[in-house]
Amino acid sequence: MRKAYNDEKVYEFIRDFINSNGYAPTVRDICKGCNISSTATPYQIINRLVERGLLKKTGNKNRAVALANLGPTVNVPLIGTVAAGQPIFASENFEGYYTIPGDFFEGEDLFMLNVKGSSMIKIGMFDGDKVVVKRQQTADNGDIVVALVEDSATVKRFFKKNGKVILHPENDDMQDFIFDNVEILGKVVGLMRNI
Amino acid sequence: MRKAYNDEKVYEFIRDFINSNGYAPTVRDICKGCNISSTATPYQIINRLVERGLLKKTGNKNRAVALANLGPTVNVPLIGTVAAGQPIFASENFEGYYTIPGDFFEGEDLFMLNVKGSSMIKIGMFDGDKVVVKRQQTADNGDIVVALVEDSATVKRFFKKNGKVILHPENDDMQDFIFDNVEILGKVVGLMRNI
DNA sequence: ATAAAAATCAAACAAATGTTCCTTAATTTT
DNA sequence: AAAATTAAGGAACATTTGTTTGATTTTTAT
Repeated sequence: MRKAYNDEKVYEFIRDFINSNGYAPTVRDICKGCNISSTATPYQIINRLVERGLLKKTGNKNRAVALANLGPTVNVPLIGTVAAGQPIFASENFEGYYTIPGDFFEGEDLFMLNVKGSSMIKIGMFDGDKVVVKRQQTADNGDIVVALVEDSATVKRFFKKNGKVILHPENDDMQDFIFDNVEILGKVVGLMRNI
Repeated sequence: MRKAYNDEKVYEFIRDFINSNGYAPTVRDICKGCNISSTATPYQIINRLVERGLLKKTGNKNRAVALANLGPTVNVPLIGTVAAGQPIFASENFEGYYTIPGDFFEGEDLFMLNVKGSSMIKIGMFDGDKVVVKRQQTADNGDIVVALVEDSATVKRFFKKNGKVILHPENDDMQDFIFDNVEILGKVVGLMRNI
């Protein structure tokens, strides 16, 4: 087989361009970025990359080039510190969106939250981890939930027994919290950690 | 203040379009998707959304609309089961790309790997978790590494002592593995879990 | 070396797409 | 209810961008 001289360079350029800009480069952008002098060259290179399965292209549309083999994504707001007395989804708490795999963290209405403390250490949730939460007001027995306790969001295992709500820390050094009623913010469906 | 009748609908359309296609819709796509009959309308709506900080737009370029407040992303290959006798990065092992936050999981040359077994349970790595790994051939004492042992990738804590390599499981029920030499595939920098 | 194959170039062309201008309709304010 | 303000519609226009064609250069194979 024949060597495709510029194909790798162009692929990397397109990939990085998309990742940093959020949209694809034009053939002319590619010319500048890769020292190519004819627009016909990136045009043909893109076709080869599509054939190799590295890119996807939709018709003759402009900038309608996307990376292939890429799973779907979801943009999830990160809720930072929960200010006392503020509704949790107030814009004060919003710290930007994270793009995460949409097929890995499933659910409709997701948000992310920083984990504080070591109350869930037995099930591998550490201080500083970020949990992915599906927004919902109710929970089933045994669910890991985010609940609003004294104006602050906390992650615990949820039980309802004899009309009382039990928030159970997964940490042998800690006691259960028992309430008549508790506001549930959502159910934890995932976790991300930086090591 | 005055109500912007279609702005929310258009924003959601653009967001979902980008997330599922990988590129932005045109004003005409928006017309069809939101039952708008003039291309001038989405044009003006986009400008309002940019003003509100929900979208970013670059010049008058085509499809150069992107979601704002979005952190950078990286596309990371998921290496599935490591086949015996195969180079780990062989295409047989490749199971597609995950898009993950580029500012959360840092490093140049990342890949992802499924965690098997419970050898790292004490530091919160569970069977079924996916680790994010920075590709490198060496490691420092105490690093969590992915090493190739008997044609299979394993996650352990790395130590080098008296010329021997110690792979230390973070599980009190398991013994250290000691080798004269071990192939390091990378250093674990992050973790993702589905709950 | 020579021929064949493949990649690149250059320039014109065609299509896709964003923009403007003015009109009309809807909503809010007075 | 009238006036003011803002959103949306319609159509032409301008720009951006992808595509084609044929010549030219580079690489590979004979």
